[in-house]
Formats: sequence, structure tokens, C-alpha cells
Amino acid sequence: MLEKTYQPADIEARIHAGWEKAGAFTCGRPERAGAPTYSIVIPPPNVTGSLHMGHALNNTLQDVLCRFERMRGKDVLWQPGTDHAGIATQLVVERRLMERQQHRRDLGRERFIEEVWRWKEESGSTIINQLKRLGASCDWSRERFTMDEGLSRAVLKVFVDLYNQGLIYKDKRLVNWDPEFQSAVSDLEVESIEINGHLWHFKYPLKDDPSRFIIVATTRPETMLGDTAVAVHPEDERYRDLIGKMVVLPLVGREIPIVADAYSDPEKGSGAVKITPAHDFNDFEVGKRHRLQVINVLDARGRIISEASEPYVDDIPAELRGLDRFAARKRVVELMETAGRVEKIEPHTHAVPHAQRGNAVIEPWLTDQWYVNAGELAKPAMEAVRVGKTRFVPERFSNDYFRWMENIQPWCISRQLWWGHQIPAWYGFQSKDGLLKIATGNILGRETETFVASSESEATDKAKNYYGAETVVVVRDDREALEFYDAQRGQQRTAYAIWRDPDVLDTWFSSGLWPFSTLGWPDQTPELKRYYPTSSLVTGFDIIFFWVARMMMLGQHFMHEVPFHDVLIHGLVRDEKGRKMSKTLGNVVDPLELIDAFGADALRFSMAAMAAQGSDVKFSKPRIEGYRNFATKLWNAARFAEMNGCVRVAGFDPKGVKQTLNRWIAGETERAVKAVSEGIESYKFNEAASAVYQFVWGTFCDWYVELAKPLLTGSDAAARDETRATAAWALDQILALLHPFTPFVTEELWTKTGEQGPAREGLLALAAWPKLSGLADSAADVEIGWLVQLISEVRSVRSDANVPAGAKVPLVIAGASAETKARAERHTETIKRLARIETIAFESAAPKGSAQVIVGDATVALPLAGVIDMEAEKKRIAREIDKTVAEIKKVTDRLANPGFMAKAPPEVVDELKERGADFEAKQSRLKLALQRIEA
RNA sequence: GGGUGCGUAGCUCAGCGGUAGAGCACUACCUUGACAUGGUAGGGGUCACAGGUUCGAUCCCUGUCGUACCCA
Repeated sequence: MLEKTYQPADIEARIHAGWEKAGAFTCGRPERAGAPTYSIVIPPPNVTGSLHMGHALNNTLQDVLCRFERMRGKDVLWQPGTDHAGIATQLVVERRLMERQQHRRDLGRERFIEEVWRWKEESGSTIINQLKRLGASCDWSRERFTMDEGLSRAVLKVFVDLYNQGLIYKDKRLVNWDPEFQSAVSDLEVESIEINGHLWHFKYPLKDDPSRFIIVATTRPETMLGDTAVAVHPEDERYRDLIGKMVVLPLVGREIPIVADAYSDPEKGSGAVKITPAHDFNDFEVGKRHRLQVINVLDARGRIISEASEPYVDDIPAELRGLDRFAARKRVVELMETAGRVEKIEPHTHAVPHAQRGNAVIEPWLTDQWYVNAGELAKPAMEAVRVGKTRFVPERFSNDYFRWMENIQPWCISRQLWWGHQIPAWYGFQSKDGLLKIATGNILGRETETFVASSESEATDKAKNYYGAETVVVVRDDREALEFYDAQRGQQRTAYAIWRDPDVLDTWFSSGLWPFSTLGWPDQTPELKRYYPTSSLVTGFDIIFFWVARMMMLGQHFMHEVPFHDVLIHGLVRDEKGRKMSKTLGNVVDPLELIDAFGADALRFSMAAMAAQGSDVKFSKPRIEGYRNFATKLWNAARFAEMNGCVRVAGFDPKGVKQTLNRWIAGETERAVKAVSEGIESYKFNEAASAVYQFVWGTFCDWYVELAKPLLTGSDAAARDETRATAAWALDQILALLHPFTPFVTEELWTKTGEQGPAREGLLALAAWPKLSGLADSAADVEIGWLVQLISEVRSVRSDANVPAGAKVPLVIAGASAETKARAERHTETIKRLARIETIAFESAAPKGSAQVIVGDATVALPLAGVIDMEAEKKRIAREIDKTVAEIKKVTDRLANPGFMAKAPPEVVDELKERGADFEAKQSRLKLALQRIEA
């Protein structure tokens, strides 16, 4: 016997264990060897992460797809895993060290990395376990991590190949520099935040005439130390005569030119703009156009340079050297004010780049970094979408994809971190004519040769070859290499030193390989052959550039085939008020708490039901509560079936049922299967969810179960047995239909209902998706439709007439056709029970003083003279008549419109005529009813 | 500034050229042998506004207003 109330917490862990034990989610199950495949790679969650509502939505949708396709018999691979999240993970572990008063530099690189792995062992599977609680049917036996040996091998190969193909190169460009991490970060990991700052207007004097000034405005005064020009618009009359003249940079004394460049906006500020190519992306471009000097004034920590090795350090006033950028800003302004060079200071709101992680203010900074020629890789990646090999759902997201891909910048892939895939590049000093380029004492004089190789020994071989030497040793860095050569001074040089690039690769470089690296690439594994390209990728729109674009580029390049056919883009989960969930706002909802409170099924169902294509999901607790109630409703329906002996019958064929009610539910089931299947197939999860919800609650529980009660308790044994079998069958179909959405409760009920009747062949997770056809029966639909209407109308009139809910009253059906009469007789028990009717009589006219409603071709009357208020009843019927008058007018107006008659499709006209006739008939019967009251 | 969405019941949102929908909330009644995490009935909408296309517009087009996000 099922418990009275379903308690998700009691069963979820056990059900999950059952799936795992049976290997239900493993791909390549032998019995599906010949089946078509369906594969999805999970967007690998950050290994430091824990499940948030976005994951809940994202993984629910993936799970619905995977469970659906698995039930349709496909060989499903849902590939799980996590990414190593370079910056985030390093931060977490550094923080942990800090608790022990340690810094990673105290440990050294190797021990630090060991520390990271130790951390990963301890807590890296947090999110994986949370995904399991959600019910995600990933093939957990295939879990991967981007730092795994195999995936690292893929990263190495990709780097080396792209380098050899000239698609990876080292370059000195401006990057987004995080002075706190002291690493480059991707422009996608930079967030513009509006800041209330100032606009400082500085006066730069002309060299030829120090009494004249050109005024420039800046939001970052400290960068003036690196100014190498002032730009004005070529058509700006105010400055035309100044173009080509020189100004003297205050505080610094450097003479810099006034150049004409359209970048300068005459409308903005003074129309003249200072140019600092080393510290601003736009200025860098201006600098390139005018061949300006690029003068760096900041060090890696964001302080004004102070090292003697910096070429322009001597230009900078001594008191500014070594100052932090924000202190320097203040001091520069003070110095400028003292010098009388400040025209004015205005309050000014502007966007300042901040690091997504850590929130430091980002500096554009000139460094050597590794780049991928993304422009080249983007071409086939765009083409694939253009020709439809990969499709975005909803389609409009392909616009974002194209827009970004068309303007794609070289992808900076190196990061100055320790945790990640170390770049497989080794350096050695250049050798020319047998002489090493080591101009001691001047670091600029040294030039290096690069050896990119997939292993240290290969790099050593390359170096041996380059130097023509027998011995090449690997040292830690260039300093050690210099020491190495110093030690050999005065001797015959027989050995050479190389050192490895200390930097690591951007995390997205490895996750971009995810769809094939997880399948074993670069090895040609059977899995790679079988499951690549994957079927669908499910992700949020914020990830299109980060990840989808990269997988497309790398997939196309290395597999010569798109990584996935469909890219399903879903929205964000927001809070009740529609705000983004964020820790700072404190409005984060923890999905695990929701699972604890309402069950994983309720959370999942609400995610699916609210996931209208491409739109955001606003979190709604009442909604989740409602779906918890839905699970309970299903549970109780199953309980009802159990209590009424509705046991599955072997070989039951819904086509063979005789009872109208059973024929009807069979047809309804078929329709529901169709609606749910179509919804999932077209990624319209909300439509699928609402179809199944409506069917289970509105059709099965509200009507079928109620209408079946008389049959189940009646004396007709054949009808009873058939109804029992049909109910059990329909419930089985429901469990299957609901399984992709609510796997736990359905699996549990599948087990419970499997305890009687023919033995189950296995888990519901592996059972067949309902495949029904030919069950629609229009005669049954009409008859049950009539019955439902009759009962509803009687209930309605009872309620209107204030008949006590418990009171059993007589019913008179007037003017019924033979068919209607026969129907009513067939369903006497049902009508009596559901409409709380005492007796049913057939008359030619409704008794005087009765409440009456029109159902089909008959008038249904409750003879309650003396019980009900006839005046109120009169008014009610009069209102009904008014309604028909209005409807009839609408219909006749349209039918009288010659344009409509000439151009509307015939079926629309016919339908309208029929509707008109129905209202006419209803009206005349209502008028009759009114007469019977008035009489 | 450029782009993309969205304005439909009190709230959250579906829908969509031919009778305006759901869930929640609300009102009234009901502990009827599955279920009060429930049942029955009910109220509630100029589908943001203005034009246009059409026999017909909540739906398509244009504009306006409001709002959200993305990019600069």
C-alpha cells in the first residue's frame, strides 16, 4: 500500500542508487549496440562551483532530452565532467593556504599544484554530487576533468598543431591585465561597471608658444605620464592650425606631436584627446596609425614604474615612481594643479573595466602573450552555422554568434597562473654564428628562440638541433640560464640551456576541446567515432562567445566536423523580482534547499514548465510548490488505482477496450503522447510540461478517475475488469510520459506498480517511450464530452442556485433526443454520483419552477421550486440569453460582410455558420426555459 | 549611440491571423471511501498606445512610450 502522502526525501537517494547500480545511464549498453545515438556534452561546471539555479535549469533541460531519447531506444551518452577554472581554483586554494599563513610562492609551483589536486580530491566533486541529486542521467562512469591526463594530451596536441600551422603565435599587444592576479584575462572576463569619477581637463602648452595651450580631458590622469601625442579631429576648425605642432608634456617634459585622427570626437570635452598607446586600446590603434611611441608607465602590480630597466623611467618625476596607480592619480592631479595646468575638474560617470573574478580594476597593459588567430578559425565555424550544419534554437541567437565571430579579435590564451595547462613552449637564447645573444646587463639585448613541442624531450631535441649541440639542459628560467652560461665562461661551450614558458593556457582553451577530448581524442576511440558530432548543446546565451564559439572553431578545425547539430540557448534564472541572482544582492536561491523542501521532481518540473524558449525564468516558489502538489496528485492517483485493483494485464491492448470511457482515455492518452513528444522534440519544454500536466491532472485525475468510479464499483464485472486494466495501462503511460520531467516519483511508482501483475522488464529509465496510434475514437470523445458538459453544467447551476453541496436532488432531462436519452441512461450512475443527483427522469418539457441549463440538444432541469430563488434564476437565464444575443450578432455581422464571404476560407465560414446555429438553438431553448419559470 | 527582446487577468507568464489561456492569488461552498500538498463553482482582460496591411489583427508592418539585456 502506498503511503498517503508522497515524501520525495524518502525515496530520491534510493532511486538514484538504483539507477547507478543498474548502469542505466551508461552509454553503449550492449542491447542498444545497433541503436541510433544521442549525445550531449555537459557544459562543464567550474570545479570550484556548487549547484545554482542556472545549473538546475540547464541540467534539467539536458536531462529531459536525454531521458526522453533514452526511452525512445537511443544509445544515449550524456558526458559529464568539470573544468579546472584556472583563476577561480587558484584563488580558492590560495585562500586556503592563507588560512595557514602561507603563500603559494612559499610552496613553489610544484607543491602548490599538488595542493590544488589535494583540494580537488576533497571538494572537487561537490557539484557532481549535486547534479546527481537533481537526477541528472549523465554517464557518471565517464566523468572527465579538463586537467585529466587524456584531456591534457588533447590540449598539448592542439597547441602544438596550431603553432605549427601558424595559427598560434606570440605577440606583444595590449591585454586586459589584472594587477591583483598579475595575469592577463580575457576581454570576456571583464565587466564594465559605471563609476562616478571625474573628468580632468589638463592644459598642455605648445612647444613653440608656451603661452598657448591645448586642453585635453582624461578620466585617468596618471596615464599622462605615458602620453605620446594629442589627437584632434582632422576637420575640427579650432585645431586645424595646430596639427603637426608639438606640445610639451607637463611633469614629464617630453615633446609630443598633435596629430589629426578621426578617433577624436569634436563634440566630446575639448575635442582634443591625449593619446597613451601603452594604456588604452583605442589609443593603441591611434598610435599604430601615426607611428607613435608606445611608452609603458605601469608595472605588473599597477604601480608607476620604478625599475631602472624600464626605458622611460627617468622621464617620470621621482616622487611618482613606485606609487600605486590610484595614489599616483591623486598625486599627478596635485602636481598639475601646482603647475597651474588644470583647466577644470568635472564630475563624470564612465564605464570602468573590472575583473569578473576578484573585481580588480583592469589595466590595458602591454605584454608578450600567446594568441590564437581566431579570425582564421572563425571562418569555417561561421560557415557551419550559415549552411545549417549547426543550428541555434531559438534561431535569433545565430545573429549574436555571427556578430561576435565577424569582429573576433586574436584570442589571448596565456595566463600568468600556476594552475592550468602549462604552455608547451621552451625558450633558449638565440645563437648566431655560434655566438649566443646574451648582452649581459641589458635584458633588451637578449633574444630568444622558441621551441614548441609536446614534451620536454622533444623540446630538448629541437634545441639540440638548433644549437648543433649534444647536450641541452632544462633550467627553471632565463636567470638560471644566464647563471648556467656564466658558470661555463672561459670554457669551450658544449651544453645549452632552455627553460619552459611558465604560463598556463586559458581554461576555455581546454574546454573548447570538450566535445571531442572527452571522447578520447586525439586517440581515434570507438566512442569518438560513435558519439561525435554530438546531438545538442544546451547552454545560456552568456556562454555563446565563451564556449560555443570556441568549440565550433576547434571542433571544425580538428574534427573537420561541427561539435553539435543543435545549440539550445536558454535564459537566465532570475529572482522573484526579475533581478539577476547575485551574492552581493543576497538574492541567491539554493536549488538544494528547494530539493530538500519540495523534491527534485518539483524543482525540475518547474524549470521545464517555465523554460519558454529563449526567455528568462523568474523564480517562483509558489510554482515549485504547485508542482510538488502535482507529484502528490500523481501519487494519490496511483494510490487510488492500487486500492481499486487496477493491476496491469499482460498483453493489454488499448485498441480492444469496449467501454466508452476507456476508449476515450485511450484516445486522450495518444494525444498527450503526441503533444509531449512534439514539445520535447522542438525544445518547447514548457509546452511539453503543460501538456502532460493538463493530461495527468485535468484529464486523468479530474475526469477519468471520477468517471471510472461507478464502473470500478459497479456490478458489471466485465466493465470493471476492463476499466481496471485500462486505468493501470493509462497510469503506466503517464509514468513514462512524466519520467523525463519527474524521474524520481515516476520510477518509484513504476517499481510499486510493478509489484503486481506481469513482472517489469526493468527500470522505467530504460523503458520504452509510449508509441500509440489509432486510439482516437470520435464517438467516445463526443459522448464523454457530453457527459462532462452535463455534469459541469449541473454543478454550475447547483452552485448558482445555492443548492447545498451535499444535497442529492432530482434531475429532469427535457426534450432529449433518443440518442441523448440513451447516453444519459448509459451513464446514470456516473451522473448521479458526480452531479449529486437523486433520480433522473425524462420529460418533454422542464417542470415548472425549475433551474434549467442547456446541454447539447436537451434542457437539463433541477425541479427545485420552493428551494431556490426563482427570481434570481430568471435573471440568470436572462443573462444567458443576452450572451447568446451578443454572440449571434457577432456571427451574423460577419456573415453579412460580403468581403468575408468572398475571401474567408470555406471552413471558417462553415464553422461560423455552425456556431451561429448552435447559439440560435441554445437561445430558443433558453427562452423556453424562461417561459417555464414565468409560467 | 548600435543591436536584440519584452509590455496579455491582482501576480508570474504561455499563446497567436478566425470564440482570450494556464498556474498562483482571490471569493463561496465542500473533511463525498485516492488526494485539504485536495474537490466543486465563481469573479477578474479596450491583449501598452497610435497608425497601416487584411474580409478579419492580441497576433503581421510602421511609429511612439515604457522596460530589460548585449555591444561600443
